[in-house]
Amino acid sequence: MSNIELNDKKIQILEVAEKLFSEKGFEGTSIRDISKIAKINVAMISYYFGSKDRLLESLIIYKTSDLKLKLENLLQENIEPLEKVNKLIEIYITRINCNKGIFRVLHFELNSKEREKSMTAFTELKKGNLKSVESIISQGQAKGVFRKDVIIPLITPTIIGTFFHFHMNKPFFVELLNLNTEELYDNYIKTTLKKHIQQTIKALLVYEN
Amino acid sequence: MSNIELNDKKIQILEVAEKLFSEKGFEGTSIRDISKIAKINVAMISYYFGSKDRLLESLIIYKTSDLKLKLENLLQENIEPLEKVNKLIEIYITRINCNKGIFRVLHFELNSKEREKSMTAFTELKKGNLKSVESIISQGQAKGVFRKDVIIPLITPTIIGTFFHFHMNKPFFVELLNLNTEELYDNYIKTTLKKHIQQTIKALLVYEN
Amino acid sequence: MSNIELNDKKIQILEVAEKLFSEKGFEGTSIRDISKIAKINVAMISYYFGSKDRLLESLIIYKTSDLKLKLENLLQENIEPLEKVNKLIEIYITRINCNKGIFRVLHFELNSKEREKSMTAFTELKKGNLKSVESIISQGQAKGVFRKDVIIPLITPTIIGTFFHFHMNKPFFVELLNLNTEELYDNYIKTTLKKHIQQTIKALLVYEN
Amino acid sequence: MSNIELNDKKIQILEVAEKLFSEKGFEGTSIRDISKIAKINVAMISYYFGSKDRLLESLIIYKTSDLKLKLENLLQENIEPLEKVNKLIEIYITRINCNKGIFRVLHFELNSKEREKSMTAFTELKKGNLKSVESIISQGQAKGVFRKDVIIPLITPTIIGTFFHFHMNKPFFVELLNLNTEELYDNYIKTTLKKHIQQTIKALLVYEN
DNA sequence: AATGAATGAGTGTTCATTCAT
DNA sequence: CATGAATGAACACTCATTCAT
Repeated sequence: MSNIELNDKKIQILEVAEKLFSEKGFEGTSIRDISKIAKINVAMISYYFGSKDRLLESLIIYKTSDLKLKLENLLQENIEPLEKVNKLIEIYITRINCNKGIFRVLHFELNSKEREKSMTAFTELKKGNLKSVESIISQGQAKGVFRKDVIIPLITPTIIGTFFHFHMNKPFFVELLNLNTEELYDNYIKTTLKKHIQQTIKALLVYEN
Repeated sequence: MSNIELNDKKIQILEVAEKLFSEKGFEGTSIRDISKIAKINVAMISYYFGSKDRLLESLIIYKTSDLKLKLENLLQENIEPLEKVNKLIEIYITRINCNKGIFRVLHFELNSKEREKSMTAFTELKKGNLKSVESIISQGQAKGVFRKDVIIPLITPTIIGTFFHFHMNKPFFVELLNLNTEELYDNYIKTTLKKHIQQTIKALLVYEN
Repeated sequence: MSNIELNDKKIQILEVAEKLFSEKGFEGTSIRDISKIAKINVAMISYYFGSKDRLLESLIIYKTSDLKLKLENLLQENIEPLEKVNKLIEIYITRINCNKGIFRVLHFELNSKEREKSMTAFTELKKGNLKSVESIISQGQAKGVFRKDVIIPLITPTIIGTFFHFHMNKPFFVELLNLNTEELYDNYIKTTLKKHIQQTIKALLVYEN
Repeated sequence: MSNIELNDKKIQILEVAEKLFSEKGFEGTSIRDISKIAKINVAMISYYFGSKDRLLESLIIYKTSDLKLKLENLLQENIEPLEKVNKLIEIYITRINCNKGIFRVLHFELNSKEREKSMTAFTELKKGNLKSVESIISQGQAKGVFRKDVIIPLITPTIIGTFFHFHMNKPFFVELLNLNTEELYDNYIKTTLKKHIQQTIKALLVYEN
């Protein structure tokens, strides 16, 4: 919240940082790389964000702040539980797909480091997400449309994990499925991959052995 | 393949490298860190493997060579398709869980770099895996026990992705599920998480809307 | 002399600068440190003084301008030569003890730099001091109470040097002599250290082999 | 003691470091300055000494290690107390005069910083010195040739302080006393200044009011 | 008159790698 | 065959200063 004052240059830096972090990792990206592409002075980054670490923190906060909002709105909607789950998946896919870069950094770099602050922000986000999922599934279970023996905290790993594993192996799937342009790739995510995840979660929630 | 002559010291270096890479990332690990823990000279690594980059390549080839074998054996077994799928998942879980370190590195570092050689080795591995999955599911579809509209190349992302997303967020789930010891964590993977994935894939493959 | 127009903010900066320079040295103090403590803008210092170097010059001129005074009065007093020497020592001790900070800076930073201007001011001060000492000792020699073979220009080094060496090794003597509070330390200087110096100079001036 | 293995290059670095530290202070000297003059790589300094701070530590240990020895030898000599004091002063003068550079750094930079280790090494040196002085003076007091009311811990400040104050004001005294060449200056220290200090301390120790 | 934004030069340090032995 | 010594390049970061307003 402290970094809410984001002027154009700060945003420009954050965008470049996201791109490079996602391409080359956090450690693999130097602030010189960032400053060169963002066409700003090296010192600007320390000046604006304090340090490279705090740049990452700001990036996380900047990029994750509205996901929370969308989920909260979803919870209020008056629709069938299954449809809610599908919409949840759609939000995840869309949102994360737009921020592939930062989410990649989040998952890979964050867990192995002692980045207290950004860690906390990210943990809170995850807790919020889990609560949303729990709430939606409980509704469905109460209505008798969802089975009761699903392990709720593992739903999100399946949704996001599927997406991520696909994305992390982008070159592999691009070749396998002939997704030669960025558009084709994005389309595949928004249609086929989304459908697959929705189908999977629906089956898991509804199917009775 | 050129690095197939692995003496004790090379193996020792590889083991240490895996540990450190998985803990601190590739960029976050210096060859001095490795040499210190492996109790060998700094120059040894460049001497043995040529460069830090080629050390990673060797590590990947060294660690992925036997997964292929296990899958091929599974295909030959004469058991029900569903059981085969469950066994496949078990192999994945077990195998990857044992090699959490290297798989983490694989997913992280590999895609963002231009590592032709190790990339190729890894791609071949993935192609093999996909073929195994295709083969097993086709059998089940032929027998009429699996539905026909599943998107087979996305099965593996769901299996491995679920596992990985769980593992990448280890600290979060450790806190959430009180998996305070390494044993509890590993047990949770081998029982509950495995069950969840098997349940998910089964539902996906069997359930008809 | 050009910086004689000292408004409140300039004085505030100079006071903070003296404190920090004496504590952490000139190089060890950043203008950001100064500006933070003095609660003024970083640019103010360059704006007011031109540069960090010129800030030091201004500081020296500001602090040494009133240092002269008291010795001239002492010379006029109609008291015994030995008492005059004791009073001289007392003035030195008191005066320098009050200005420990700037004196430390003066001795340390000044000689290694090419600060023509502030150097000159300081040299003039030292010449004046020497003249006073010469005058007092000559009186004593004329009266036959002081021996004639003392090297007068080395009297001041003994007086001030003893004090300074003690002060420069403050932590050592604080521990050795249990001068744990600032009051104890200051008291020791005003009583025991002063007595020691007076005793020393008296012996030097009076004792005949 | 840990840095006892000093090869030629290490010594070369230490010599250059001493020169520069004494000329421009510790903070005012960059390791690039040192490396340039010593004609070694910048990285060598970190490589050999670990850090700039530890370079200073090594320098201190390197330069002070034999002073201790000389003092210990002095204590064993079977000569008159007064002669011992004079020899002590001579050792100080000679020794410190040879290492003006490092001693300047020691007194100026060391006390204001948190250099635990070098601080400790230096404190031990000072304690040793004090013990030597105490021992010598006690002998003289026991023999009845030294008065008993001198404040022993303040003897060293007078000896070294006089020398230092003279040296710190070198330009002033060079002009005042026409010590235009380095030889004249050094000669003055070794003869007149030394004599002055010996005379002063003798008077202090022997003279009875 | 005063300042926040911005900068280039410089800081100490670490890096993977090379080389002489 | 193996290694300690050495290196140049790069690292994140801080510095005093300047500039537009």
